[in-house]
Amino acid sequence: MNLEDILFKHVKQAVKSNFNVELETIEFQATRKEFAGDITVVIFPMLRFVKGNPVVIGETIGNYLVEKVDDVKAFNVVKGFLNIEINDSFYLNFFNDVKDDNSFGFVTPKEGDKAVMVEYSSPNTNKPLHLGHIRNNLLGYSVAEILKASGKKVYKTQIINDRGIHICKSMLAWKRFAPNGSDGKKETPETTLNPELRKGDKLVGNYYVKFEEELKKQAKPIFDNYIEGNIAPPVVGGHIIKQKAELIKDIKEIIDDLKIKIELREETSVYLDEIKSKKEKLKKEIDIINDYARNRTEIMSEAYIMLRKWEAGDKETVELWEMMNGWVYEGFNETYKNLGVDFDTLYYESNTYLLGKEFVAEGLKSGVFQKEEDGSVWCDLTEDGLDKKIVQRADGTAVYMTQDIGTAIQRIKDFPDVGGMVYTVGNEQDYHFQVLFLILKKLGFEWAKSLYHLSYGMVDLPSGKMKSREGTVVDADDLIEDMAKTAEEISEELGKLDGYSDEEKQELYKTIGLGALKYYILKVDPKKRILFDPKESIDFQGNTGPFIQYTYARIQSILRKADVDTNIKLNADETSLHTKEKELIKQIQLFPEVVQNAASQHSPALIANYTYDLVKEFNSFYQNVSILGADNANEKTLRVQLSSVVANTIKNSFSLLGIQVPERM
RNA sequence: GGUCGCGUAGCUCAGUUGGAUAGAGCAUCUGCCUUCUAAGCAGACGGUCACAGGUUCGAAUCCUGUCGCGAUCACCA
Repeated sequence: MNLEDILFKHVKQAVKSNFNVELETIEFQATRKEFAGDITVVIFPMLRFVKGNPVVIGETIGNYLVEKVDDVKAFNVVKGFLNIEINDSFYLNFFNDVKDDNSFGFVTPKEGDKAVMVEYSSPNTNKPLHLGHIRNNLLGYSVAEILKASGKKVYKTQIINDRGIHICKSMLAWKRFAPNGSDGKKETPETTLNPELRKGDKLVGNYYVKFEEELKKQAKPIFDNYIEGNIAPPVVGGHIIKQKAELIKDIKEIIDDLKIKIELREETSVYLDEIKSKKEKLKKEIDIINDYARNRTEIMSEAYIMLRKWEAGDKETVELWEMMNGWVYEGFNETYKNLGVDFDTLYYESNTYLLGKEFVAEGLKSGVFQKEEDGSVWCDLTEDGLDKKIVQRADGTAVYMTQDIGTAIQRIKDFPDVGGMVYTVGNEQDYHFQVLFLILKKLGFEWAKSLYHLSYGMVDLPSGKMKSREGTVVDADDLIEDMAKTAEEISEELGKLDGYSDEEKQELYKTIGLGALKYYILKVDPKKRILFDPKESIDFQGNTGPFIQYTYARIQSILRKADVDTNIKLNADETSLHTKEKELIKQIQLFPEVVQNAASQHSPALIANYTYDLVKEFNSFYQNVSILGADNANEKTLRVQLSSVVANTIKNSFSLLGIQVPERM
């Protein structure tokens, strides 16, 4: 029974017998460091039921507790706060109970409980993984591990976006531009003469870039022709787009106006906003023209022809598609392995994109969906405060939403014990998932109420969004490697690894580098966006992964040297605790609750922050009291045991973040 | 423009269901390696919790409005 539960009963009784009031809730909080005490009862909320001076009420309850509760040693009242001091024996008893439990804080799933399916990664197969995918993978993996630790059965999965126009672009570019490899045939990851393309996803991504380059080249004259007025303007989105002459006139007007304002020394800030909005409109117009031009190119039409061939099952196209996707999977698997993430089951879009149509038909019958005159099917969500959403095209083909409806249902069919799902997808798709979940509810699926969109903020660079077209993406493999390299530099400088083989060292550098990267990303609340500056490398000091790993390694060093029997259970009534020792036990005590909170909030950040607090507490202990040089055998035993439990808790909580801990560093 | 999210120290972030004087790290400055690993510890400096109202005994936290940043509003995914 935890402390709050014990005190709850007694505080309640104290209030009842002294004031004749039945309290429903009592507010507890950890006592602030500057006051004496371990746990605090906040008196203010009681004042609604118990009339009187909060200090007097606090003292009355305090006296009652000291008299009736063994674990309560003393109390003091400050304003409306009743600070309670707890006997050391309470903490020692707790410690003795859990010190040998290697999975303290973790809950094993009960037989028959519903499982959770966690989806993450879900990349397109036309280019390598980048920093954005890293955040996605780390979050998804970690949340899956946290859910497991909280007592849920978990399936990790992803839906691989292996079909569509994007992969056709890579395929077409490879067919057209691939040079011959070492065997005289078109290059493959095995035969390529370019060492950077030996990883399959890199090679396929390379042709995606090649496609975009060619597309740009072909689109330019079309764009120019149009904007110069040589070709009749298209009507896009119901309005005729302005041509160059008009655009120039617009820009001139803006500039002239601004000049006048400056000459008149008028306040220009309001005016700047106006310019900004005009500029945005202009940019939009140009984008539309650009899209128009891109879709008129020969190479783009060719890509669409290829897509139609694929959909028709054309043998040659499908074979090429299978081959190139195969290269990508090999590359991805390498990255996943390096990153330390895994999956229990995989879904491929090429298998699922047609699913869902039968449920559209069913939804039509039950009135959840409506058919328009042109044959397209919609879901009207205006009553729920949302828009109308298309679920099937006029030509009867599936859209993204159709597919997601089908995939969700398919997953429950494949894994009947699944009672809920977590989708790890960026916050740009918030609306999509809001709609998807609502539709599934309307279709009447019981599990639809247990769907969760693990929405996370984008990883931005100082220059803004990562854009593959502009070459500003931070490649996942490169980043992982760079982190290990930084770890190596720092380790070499510190030179503490005598006796380690080169292999062991490399392994360690990887552990530390990845630890830094993973912690850096996971300690931030998922829904916040992350600004990543590639020029400023990730820290290895302070609130970082390596700092925590370092603490773990230091403890291991102590445990190697300590010659104490850790199985001994110290007599709780005959042992007194140093403040630092007590604080450490309190911190350990929190762990199970933190795991549960992290699970219910789907937040690895809570685990990261907890671990940091624990480690800070330990380091303070480590630096202020001597562990191996303790005054007597009992003290030494306790301190070594404490260190061991802290190390184990670090290891366990870091495992929830997918971070490994080193024996030395 | 509608909807959603975010706004806390120079920078990066914590801040549990509203509770005491808003906390860490980085950066800057002071001390501490003859003792268990200094990737550390102890301390200093640094705040109009975007702004304005409201609810409350009590608001960074809840409500309303304003401003700023981002996302989204496709028969794309």
